[in-house]
Amino acid sequence: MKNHEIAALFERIANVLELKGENTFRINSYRKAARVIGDLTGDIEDLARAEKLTDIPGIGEGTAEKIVEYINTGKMSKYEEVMKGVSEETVALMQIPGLGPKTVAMLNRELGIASLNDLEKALQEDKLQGLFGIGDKKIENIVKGIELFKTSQQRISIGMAYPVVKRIIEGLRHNPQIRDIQAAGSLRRMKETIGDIDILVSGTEGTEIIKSFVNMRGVTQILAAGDTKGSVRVEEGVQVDLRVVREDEFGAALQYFTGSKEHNIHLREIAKKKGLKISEYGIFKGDKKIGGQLEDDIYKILGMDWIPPELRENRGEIEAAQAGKLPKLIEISDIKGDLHNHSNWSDGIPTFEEMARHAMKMGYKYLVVSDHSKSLHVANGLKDDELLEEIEEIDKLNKKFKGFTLLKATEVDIKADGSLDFPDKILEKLDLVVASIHSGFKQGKEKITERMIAAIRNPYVNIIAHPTGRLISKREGYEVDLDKVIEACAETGTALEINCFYDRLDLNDINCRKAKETGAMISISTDAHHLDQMWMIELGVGIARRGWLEAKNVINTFPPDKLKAFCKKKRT
DNA sequence: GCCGTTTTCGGCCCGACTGTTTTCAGTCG
Repeated sequence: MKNHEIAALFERIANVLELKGENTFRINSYRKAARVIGDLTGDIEDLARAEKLTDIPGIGEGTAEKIVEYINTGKMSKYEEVMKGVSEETVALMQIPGLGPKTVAMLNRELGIASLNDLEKALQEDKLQGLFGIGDKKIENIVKGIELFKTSQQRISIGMAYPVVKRIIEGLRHNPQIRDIQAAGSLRRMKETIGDIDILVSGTEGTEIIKSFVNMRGVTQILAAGDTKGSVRVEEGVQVDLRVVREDEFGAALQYFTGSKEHNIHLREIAKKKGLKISEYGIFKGDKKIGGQLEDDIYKILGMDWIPPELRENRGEIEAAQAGKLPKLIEISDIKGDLHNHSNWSDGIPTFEEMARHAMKMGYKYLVVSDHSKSLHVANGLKDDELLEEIEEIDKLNKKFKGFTLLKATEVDIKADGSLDFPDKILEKLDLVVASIHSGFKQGKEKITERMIAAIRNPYVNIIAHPTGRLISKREGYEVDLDKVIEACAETGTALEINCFYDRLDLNDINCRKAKETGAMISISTDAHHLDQMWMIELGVGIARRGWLEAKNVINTFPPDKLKAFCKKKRT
C-alpha cells in the first residue's frame, strides 16, 4: 500500500513550493491531497486501477496523473522538478517557530543559509543584523524558536495528557467565577498524541481565573498570565493553555479551539457559500450575530447535525452530518467489561478478586483474566498445568459473585511458526482466547501476515490483541498486511483489539474504520497489569469513536450471554 | 491545483499578534 508514500511526497512538494513563494492556493491543494490520501481507508492503487482517483474530494486531474505516474514508475516528475536546487534541510527550517517560508527563503538567498547548522553559525557571527525586515527582536525570537524546536518537538501520548487535564479541570471547577470549563483541541478530539493542551473557560473576572490557574499544583513554569489567556508548563512536561471567554461566546470558541483546522476550514467554506461567517466569537449574518452561545448553534445554522468532536477531522463527517447520516457512536457507558487483563499469576499486580471487585466498581458485568502463555518467559507466562489450575481457581471464585463473572482466558502467544503456545485441548476449556505476537518482529511482511492468519483460523481464538505491535513514538509496528488480517477476521468471526494502553492504542482510528467497513468486530480492552490502568478504557473508546464505531461493532458492549455466543459460534 | 444550487473562470477561512514600517507583511493557531 503506497498511500503514505504518496501523501508524504505531496506534503513535501507543498513545503518546497511554499519556500519558493508559489501561489498559496496551489500549495494548499497539494496539502489537501496529502491529507486525504493519508486518511484513505482503502488502497490508493486499487482506486487508481479503477480510475476512481478523481472521485476523492481534493484530487483533480493533475494530482491523479501524478499518482498514476508514481504507481507505474516509482517516480513523480513534479517532485523531482521542485526539489531541484533545494535541500530537505532547508525546507525543515520552516518548522522552527517564528520562521516561515518568507524568512527562510530570504536567509537562503541573502546568506546562503541552508540548514540549522548554517543558521546557528550565522547567528553566532551576527550576520543577520541589518537584513531587510530583521530587527533585534526578530533575532531574539529566532534564537528562542531554535531552542523551542530542539526541546519541545515531541507530542505526548493522550494517555499522559488526559490525567493532567482531569486534574486541572477538577482543581478549577469549584472556582465561583467559572461557569463552564471544557478541554478543547486535539485532546477533546481524542487524538492519539497531543501537542499542547487547550482548556476553555467561560466566566467573568478573567484575571482572577488565570491567577488561580497558573498557581495550581503541578505547574513548573508560567509562560504567560494575562486577563484572557494563561499558559504554563506542568511537571509532565506538557504546555497547557487556558483561555477565558464570554459566556455568550463559549460555544463558538469551543468549536473553534476544538478543531481540527481542516474541519473548521471546511465549515467556514460552507458558511461563506450561505452568506454567513464563522469565527471564534460566533456565527454571523453580515454584522449580526445569529448564534454562538452553544456549539450546536454553529452546526444547526449551517443545516447539519452536531458533530461529535472525535469525528472532526474532515474525513467525510461534514457530508454525513448534512445528510443526517452520522453514526451513533459508541459511548463509554456501552462497555460491559474488559477483555484483556493480567493478574499476579503472570506479570500483573492484582489478584483475581481485586480485579473482579474493581471491575464491579466500574459497573462491568464481566472481566477477562488473560495471563501470558509459557513462551513469554519475561512476563512469567503460565505453563499448561498452571493455566488449568488458574481455571479452577477462577471457577471457585466466581461462585462468590452475583451478576458478575470473571471470564477464563489467556493471552496466548502466536509463535514464530504461526502455531499457538497452548494446544487446542487446553484452549477449549477457556471462555475466551486472546492471541498476540510478542516475538519474531523482524520477520517479513508475508511471514507475519501468515502467522496471524493461521491464528485467526484457529477455532478457539476470539481476539487478536494489539494487531500491529506499534508503540507510539518508541517502536514502529511489525510489518503486516492488515487488509488481509481484517478480511480474515471478518470472515471467521474473530475480533480485532483496540488495545487501550496509552503507548499502544493499537488498532488506530483509521484501521478501526477499515475494520468496520470490512465487517470485522472490535474488542476494546486495556491490557491492564494494574488496577490503576483500567481507566484507560476511556482512551480506547475515544479511538473507537474516531474510527466511527458504534456499539454494535464492539463485542464488549454485548451482554454476557451474547458475548459467550459470539465466542462459541467460532467453535461450531 | 481544485471546484461549481449565482461560476468552466475566478475565486479559494478567519482573526490576532508581532515586529517592522509608516500602512502592512509574516506567522500562528
